[in-house]
Amino acid sequence: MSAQRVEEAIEAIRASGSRVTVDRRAVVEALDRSGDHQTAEQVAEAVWVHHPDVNLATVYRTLELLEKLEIAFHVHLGHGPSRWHLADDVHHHLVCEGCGRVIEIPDSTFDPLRKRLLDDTGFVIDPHHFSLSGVCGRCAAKAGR
Amino acid sequence: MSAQRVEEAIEAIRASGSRVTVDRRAVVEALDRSGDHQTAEQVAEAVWVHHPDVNLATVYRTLELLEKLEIAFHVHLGHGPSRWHLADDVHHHLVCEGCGRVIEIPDSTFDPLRKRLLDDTGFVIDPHHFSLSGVCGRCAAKAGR
DNA sequence: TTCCGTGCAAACAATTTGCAATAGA
DNA sequence: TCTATTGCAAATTGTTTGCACGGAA
Repeated sequence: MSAQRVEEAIEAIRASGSRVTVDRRAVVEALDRSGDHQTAEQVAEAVWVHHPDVNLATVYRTLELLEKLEIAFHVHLGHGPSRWHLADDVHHHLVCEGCGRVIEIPDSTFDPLRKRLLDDTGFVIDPHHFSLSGVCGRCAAKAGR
Repeated sequence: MSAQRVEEAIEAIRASGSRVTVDRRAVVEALDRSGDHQTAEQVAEAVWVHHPDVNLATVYRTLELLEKLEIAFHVHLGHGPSRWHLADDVHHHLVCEGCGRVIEIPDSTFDPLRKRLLDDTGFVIDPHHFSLSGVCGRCAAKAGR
């Protein structure tokens, strides 16, 4: 979708002193194309659409590099494998333990909690890495009856 | 520490129609003894102190049973394996991505966020299953310099 | 006696790693 | 050229499962 953020990522790789390879570009493009919440396996599948010869281990290694460069991050949504996204898709996740639905919420929702925890404990939360679990309205209603 | 909560757990197993076995009692006692944040492997080690013949698979199966009966739960703290605790040790976790330190916070800290999310989205959060990650005061100070 | 629970070993899923071949800068 | 990157296959880690035996109810 955004050629620009792909180019920015590529530039960041180059700037870090790492090499810009066909495989790395393919992973960045796949992340850009396939949107949020993708597992490493799904990222690989998106890569394989255009570059069928990229090895799965290379996808893992590239994701690791991108995370070190703060270009991409992973989140834990419920059980199962990590989910990956580019850095500018910043939002948070509520995962329903009933139906598995994922609700996205804006970062600002965490501001009061963030302030409270900072004041109480000095801890600066970064809620990207983990999701919150619970029960969505629909499943709560179902359970309530 | 608490013989009482062990007995309550045993009673709940019996009440559910499951059998009360030596192995299951050993797992409950190990959880009770070894406190919070233990991996399945660590629970097994605690079991083996008094019952060296209990199989690791049995520990996993028992933890699964205890979770179904809401006697014990697992949380995801940072990367790595799940951590287990008995149900009445209810509190939440801040995991420092710098030093790995775990800070425990009371459930009530989440009340405003809980209300906000319930009002906005109908979602009832249960922050037990996942921790919050971030950077502790000490590491933040270190990074700030 | 009747199943449920267990040990054992193998299967599994997600991820990481060692090493030789290859390809960016 | 020279070293970082890759493919491949095997190792690792955490967890689950199938099956035959043994023990709780």
